[in-house]
Amino acid sequence: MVPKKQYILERQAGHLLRRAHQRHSYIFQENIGDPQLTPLQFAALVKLRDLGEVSQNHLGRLTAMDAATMQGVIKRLAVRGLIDRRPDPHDRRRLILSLNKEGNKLIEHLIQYGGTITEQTLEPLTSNEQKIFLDLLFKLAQLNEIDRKV
Amino acid sequence: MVPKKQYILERQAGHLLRRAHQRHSYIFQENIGDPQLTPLQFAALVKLRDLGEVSQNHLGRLTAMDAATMQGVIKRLAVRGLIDRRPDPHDRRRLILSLNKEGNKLIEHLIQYGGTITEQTLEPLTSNEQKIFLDLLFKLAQLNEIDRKV
DNA sequence: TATAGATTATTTGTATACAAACAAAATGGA
DNA sequence: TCCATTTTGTTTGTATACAAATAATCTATA
Repeated sequence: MVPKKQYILERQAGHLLRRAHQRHSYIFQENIGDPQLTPLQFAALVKLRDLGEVSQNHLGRLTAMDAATMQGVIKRLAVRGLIDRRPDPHDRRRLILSLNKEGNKLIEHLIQYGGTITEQTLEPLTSNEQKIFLDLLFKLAQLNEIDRKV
Repeated sequence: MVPKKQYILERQAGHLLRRAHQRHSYIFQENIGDPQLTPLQFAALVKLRDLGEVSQNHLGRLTAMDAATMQGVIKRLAVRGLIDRRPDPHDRRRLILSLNKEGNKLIEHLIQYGGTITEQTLEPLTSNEQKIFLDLLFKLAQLNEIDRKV
């Protein structure tokens, strides 16, 4: 008798990605040092620090958030007084985002913990395994194919 | 002058895990064949298929959902008429869950696509890389440490 | 240049995620 | 056996995720 081909949930890429991401979120929350700041808010601040000024949708593409999600994230950052929003004079549909003084101060202080968080996330792997894993994960996320249009 | 130590968002484990998971969710949705069924609902059905009867919280631990999330997932599966819920006579706090006829039929039909979804998710990697990646991801998700108490 | 089509931001609705608080019930130790 | 502690399931509130619809605006092209 032919045994039913088995499907083991714990060996599926999607399930493992979800659980690894859950674990990372926990580590982030424990180490970011600002209980109010979420991973997405942190990512948005980091990108604004890198780029200075960007439109809302553009920032969304750079951080992999769709427009609706971006809307909420940016609103909360603005309410917290970390970013400025001004209309683009050359394109009245656009909203130009930038860090204000508070936002800049906060991200300059917190960005050091970003490295710690990645280290702790990868801690179950050896140094060599970490390199391999990040390379493969990078391929799997297909960042090369997303955001070709910037 | 010492350059500021750089923090590249696209090389952080958390960001990449999130994006890889996003990509997987898209692949799941495109290939599961049932537009209404979500990855978590699928996972719950798979585990019920494996185990027969489980309490709600227990199933939550096995699928990595907290009690509040589980509550919503199970409610939607029950509303769709895929699972039965009955009180545990030995522990009146517990709700015993099981697939009903419909649920069993559905998961037996859809589980074949689970393998396809994992394959497509891992498709950017070579066969050898896929093995390595899954092993490392398994370590990183630390499934060994979660659910020690079943 | 007139307009069809695309882009930007917003809103609504559904589904995770998870903290926190709660009631009901079970458990374990004094 | 009594009761402090734990466990189970529910509810509320906040924050992603994303589809779908919409209004305002821009762009490309016939």
